[in-house]
Amino acid sequence: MLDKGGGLGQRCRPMSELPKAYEPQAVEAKWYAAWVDGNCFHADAASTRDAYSIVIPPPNVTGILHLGHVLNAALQDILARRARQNGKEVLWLPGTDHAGIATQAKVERGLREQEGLTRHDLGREAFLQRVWDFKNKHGDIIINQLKRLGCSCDWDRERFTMDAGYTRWVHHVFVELFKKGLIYRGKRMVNWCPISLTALSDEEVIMTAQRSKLYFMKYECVDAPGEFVEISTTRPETLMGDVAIAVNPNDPRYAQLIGRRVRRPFPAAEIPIIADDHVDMEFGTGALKITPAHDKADFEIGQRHQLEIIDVMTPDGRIHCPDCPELHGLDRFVARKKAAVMLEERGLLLKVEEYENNVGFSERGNVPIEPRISMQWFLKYPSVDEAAQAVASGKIQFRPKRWEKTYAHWMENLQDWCISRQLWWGHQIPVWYRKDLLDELKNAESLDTADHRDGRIYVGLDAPADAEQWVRDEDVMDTWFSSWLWPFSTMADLGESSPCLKKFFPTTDLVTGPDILFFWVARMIMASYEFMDDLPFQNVYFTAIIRDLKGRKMSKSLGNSPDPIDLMEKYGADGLRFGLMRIAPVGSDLRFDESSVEEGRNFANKLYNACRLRQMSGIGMQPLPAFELLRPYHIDVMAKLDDLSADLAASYAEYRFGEIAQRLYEFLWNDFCDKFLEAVKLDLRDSASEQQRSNTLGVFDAVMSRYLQLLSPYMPHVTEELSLRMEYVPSGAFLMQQPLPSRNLLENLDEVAIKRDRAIAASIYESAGRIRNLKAEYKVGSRKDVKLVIKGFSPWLEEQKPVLALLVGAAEILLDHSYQSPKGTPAAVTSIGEVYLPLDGLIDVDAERTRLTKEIQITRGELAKSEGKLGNASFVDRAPPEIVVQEKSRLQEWRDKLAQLEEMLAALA
RNA sequence: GCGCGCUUAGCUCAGUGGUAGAGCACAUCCUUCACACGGAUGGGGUCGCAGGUUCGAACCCUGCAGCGCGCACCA
Repeated sequence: MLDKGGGLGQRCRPMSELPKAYEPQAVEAKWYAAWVDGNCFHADAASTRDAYSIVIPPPNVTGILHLGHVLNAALQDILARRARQNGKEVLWLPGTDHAGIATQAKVERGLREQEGLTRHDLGREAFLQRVWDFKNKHGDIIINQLKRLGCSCDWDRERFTMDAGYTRWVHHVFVELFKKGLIYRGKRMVNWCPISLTALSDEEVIMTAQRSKLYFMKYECVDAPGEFVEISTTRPETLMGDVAIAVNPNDPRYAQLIGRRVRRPFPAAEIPIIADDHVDMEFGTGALKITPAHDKADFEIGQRHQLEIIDVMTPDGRIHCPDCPELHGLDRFVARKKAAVMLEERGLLLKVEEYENNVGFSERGNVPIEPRISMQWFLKYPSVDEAAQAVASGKIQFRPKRWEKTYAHWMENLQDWCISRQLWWGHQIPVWYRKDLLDELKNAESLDTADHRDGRIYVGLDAPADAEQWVRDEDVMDTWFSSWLWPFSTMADLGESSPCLKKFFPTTDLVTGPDILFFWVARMIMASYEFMDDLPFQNVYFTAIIRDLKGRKMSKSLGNSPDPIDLMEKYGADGLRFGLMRIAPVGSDLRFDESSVEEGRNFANKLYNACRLRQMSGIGMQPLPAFELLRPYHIDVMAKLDDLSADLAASYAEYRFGEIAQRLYEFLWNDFCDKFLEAVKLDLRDSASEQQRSNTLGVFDAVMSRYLQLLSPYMPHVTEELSLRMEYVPSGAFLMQQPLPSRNLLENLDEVAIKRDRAIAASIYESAGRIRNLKAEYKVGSRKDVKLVIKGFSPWLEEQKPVLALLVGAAEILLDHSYQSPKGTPAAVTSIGEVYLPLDGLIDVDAERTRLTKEIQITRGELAKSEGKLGNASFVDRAPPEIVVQEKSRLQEWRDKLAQLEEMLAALA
């Protein structure tokens, strides 16, 4: 199955031919193809294994991969791969979203720029064909990028939110909710995007703090010329739509004004002064102009007082007011300034203040949305109580947990969802109007199930039989109205009893960004309860939001968003994955820096080179030697590997991905390479005995083969490659398919011996550090020809002498309990005894005295701290016994060390 | 305005009551037959501030400050 005859996977390749640095690109491409060929990612709905499933948050079909996707996808891939290792039948279901506004806008822009045409020039059908062409041309890009990253999705089950089958589901859901009376049409104040020319949901409006101006102006009283009412507004350009002035009924300043009339300056009109509780007496002048057509609050006040609605704006945000020719046709922001000038000319403008307020922006075009009255379809959310309860009760777990509160708050304050969009790309609303009633229906105040029953409109999955008598609603649905069905509509066609759905729904985990908690997560929960009568997923893991080093969001316009493909070219997919995981916190923001990816690449290289060292001694898995033959370094590294396995299992259970990466990193770099490999290097030299060599190789293989498996979910390519080269997996098998071993390496072995050997190894490693430190202080850190003398040592040290010599770089180590050091000999107190570094010609008694004195001071300080603690009766009486015992042994250590140091100092005198 | 979160080494961040940690960056040394995408050593922190609880607080509680993010119809 795999190319073992050539390329990088070749076995028994001479060391000299292996590149010194790991080159991920070819390896990664090769393995991805091999996994796909080997059908490794396919989920078998008929399997008897326990199911593990996860649906991808579908990226925009014409989008390109950004770091947010990488983080999200890598997390899912890690979960999926780990689940496979745990023996689960894994479905990771991939797909893409049609992304109504975004995709249509892209195609429209292309049309405008290249052909100078609008979508209306083409007509609906021809335009949609263009969008489909565009989708077919670009839809694979992001999918291929996910493959480049190593995502183990079941590509046989890839879905698109506008698949025929998927569309059927969306229409079905619309029809059902309509029949239940939850969907209705009405004329409401909606968020209108003057660029996209469509309504938006409340969630699509981004509130942004704006520096704007507050205009103070005055209206003259009709019955008392020369008497004015002062008001303040941020939007003088909507003045032509004013139909009233409102004051608070409890405001004594204005009590005598209520019911009187004032003059609107242009176009001239008399408008009433009304009283409404909504008006804040503290704000501005305490009087508010009411423009029901252009402000949500004003609209509501207008409704309460049956005020006229005067719309003075076009859909694209220009003033429409023929009675006011100076402003008619102007853009709303141009008109704002002009209106202020006109007020000033009439002596009605009092002052203009700088003012900061929040303005709703459209995601598209980055322009302020316009509150606008329009005819739209709305949904009253279904299964709200069940959905809220599912999270509150813990049936669905959010991680981090704090998002549960945000969710609960949103669920308690649901507003009807505006689901219609004035676009062409999307799922067209399955509502037909009777042709002969068209005008009447178009302007009907509301439409609902009653109109369907009466036969005035038709709502159904398919067009009515006498289609020519009907006209279909031209609007499409909000993209999220299809996305919210994703966890189940991807698994089964409508009405189908699908084995896939049966096996894999509800899904296990969902990995997504907290920014779409309302858009997507909450709505999926409601849709699943409504249409599947079950929860959609058991756990939701909210990823961090990726920012740059300055804390800014990644964005194209800022140019601070690195292209993940470039990063993969430079550092490899494994490097990118690992680097990102290592800095991924459990939920807050993640500040991205390319250096972390570089670290990931370096880590892969470290691993590769550790294996290269092993390959110098040939390949082929060596058996683990008998326990009695193992040396402390062997036992130590095996015990640490066992600890690692346990720690990772615990961290996976809590979805602590950064911690897992950190542990994997520490083990390989610190424990395995810096300590173990350095300690056993002698066994791999030509001078070593065959027994020594095979023992150490056996331990290397036992530990490394398991380690590669543990690392595999994070760095699937390099681990697969190395497992093949080292022959750690049976021929033709894949590492990614091997179940995790059920037994630890040191399970059921002599615990006392293990403990003793680990202590010896720890002691050697710790002492080696102290000795290297001593050498560095005396500027012989790099010399290998130094001699050491150790006194006060344990009996086992004799056997470990060669290892210690290698670790510290010493030519000779003399063990001598009765050693009398020449005056000024550098020395250190270590856990293996007093270590002397006789340096002919370098001995400086004064320097050594100074150094020792300093160390004695430090030790005395620590000793005093410890004594102080133990001298405190309340500590001894009230602290837990084990803490007291620990403190006592610490005290003894300081005392011993101090005694030794003082002895050394005395010897100098 | 309400809610949530953050504040620990120059930077990015771990650290759920018991001697303050990692990576990067920095300094010195080392191109020794796995790795310079490397090795060794080192400097660097009154853990935002002020109180409290405790034998003991980076950690728990209260208040304050700064930053960030949600939610909200102050024009």
